Amino acid sequence: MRSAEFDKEKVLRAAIAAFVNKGYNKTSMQDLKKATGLHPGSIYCAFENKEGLLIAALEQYNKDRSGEFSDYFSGEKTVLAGLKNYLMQTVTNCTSDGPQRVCFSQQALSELTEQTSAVEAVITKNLNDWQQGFIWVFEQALAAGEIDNSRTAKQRTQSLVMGIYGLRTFAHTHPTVDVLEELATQLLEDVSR
Amino acid sequence: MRSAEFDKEKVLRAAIAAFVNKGYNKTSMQDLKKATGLHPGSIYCAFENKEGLLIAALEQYNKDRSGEFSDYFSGEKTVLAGLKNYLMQTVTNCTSDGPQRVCFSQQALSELTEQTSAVEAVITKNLNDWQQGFIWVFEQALAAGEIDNSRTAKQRTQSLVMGIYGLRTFAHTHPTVDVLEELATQLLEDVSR
DNA sequence: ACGGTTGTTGAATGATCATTCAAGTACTTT
DNA sequence: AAAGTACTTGAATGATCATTCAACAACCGT
Repeated sequence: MRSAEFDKEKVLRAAIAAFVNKGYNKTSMQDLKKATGLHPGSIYCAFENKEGLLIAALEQYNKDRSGEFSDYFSGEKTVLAGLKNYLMQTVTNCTSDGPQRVCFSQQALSELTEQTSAVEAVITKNLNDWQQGFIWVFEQALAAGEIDNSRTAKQRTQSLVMGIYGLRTFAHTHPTVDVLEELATQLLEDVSR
Repeated sequence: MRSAEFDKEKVLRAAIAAFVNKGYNKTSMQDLKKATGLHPGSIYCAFENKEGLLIAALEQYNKDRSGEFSDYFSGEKTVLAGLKNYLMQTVTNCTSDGPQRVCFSQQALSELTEQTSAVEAVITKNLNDWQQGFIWVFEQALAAGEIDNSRTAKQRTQSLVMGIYGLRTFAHTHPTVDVLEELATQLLEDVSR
């Protein structure tokens, strides 16, 4: 046996950045080589092929985002304040220059409509995990009396998720931060009414 | 001079269908040849190159959608009823199998983030024209007393457009028609409240 | 320190891509 | 009907793509 060849997490995060910048289809192995520092042979040895790298990258992305999720809500007096945190951070991300301006899972969902079932499965898992987090959030808010039960936690979650998809797509048209913040605020109001 | 070589509108609609099916980047000239019935040389003669075809297709798409727009509102008692028409047709389109399941302009917006300024300009024009239609709709609704002036027509339009982006993205996760209809109904309520 | 094993390297491969163009075809004009 | 003009054809081109693999280098147990 030989020791650890490279930091897999770092490589995957670099791959995510590359994929997000150009989209999966436009990202060549040469782009990935430059981004990850790995030579083609190593990539194929570690991930089988380009699609395998995509799947591993999507899984890493899900792990990273899931780890952050509860941070937005801890230390807040109310659940809705945490949700506001989350949305404002989303606006900040959307208007930034870095790779975080795009949600990798959503980009993959939009771009890879007609892809292998393996890819579709990971995307679906990512988005389901994300939704599940919001369902939990709304259940907490309901228990705390911050919202009423005129709509179920799942219904509110679906509206919120749809709204965030829309917010991120809207951001592609280069609106001002003010407009995005207003839209995010309105969204928060609508899903918590 | 020789007579009309081919029906440009038909060719462009075929190209739109091809682009929408696989996305711009994954659509090869061979795909476009099959879809349009035109040989490579003819395509290059008529549209300069693949990007030129994309731009012409986006312009045709805008023309077609703009022509339909007022149909949703004519023959309706209220403006909001027309808007409901529009949203329900959107849900139907999203869940269909044909090329109309995807909005070509939105797909281009998502996929072609880092494209030529010429492409970006057409996409921006398409989406602005579309927004302008909704601004007019909300102004009519305001004049008719169907909505109040707690939010401007432009603010409502931005929320609506964001919502439709989200609805179409959400549709990629293959939800049931019922879920989409519920989301559309909620959206209508939120933007007209 | 040495042999064996495993990871790394990067040039080579064949497929596919957008694009071109010379030859062919059909229509219009005279 | 003949000649000219404009459009169509599809094989050829060079670039770029994902993928492979044989040579190489580094680490392990001994």
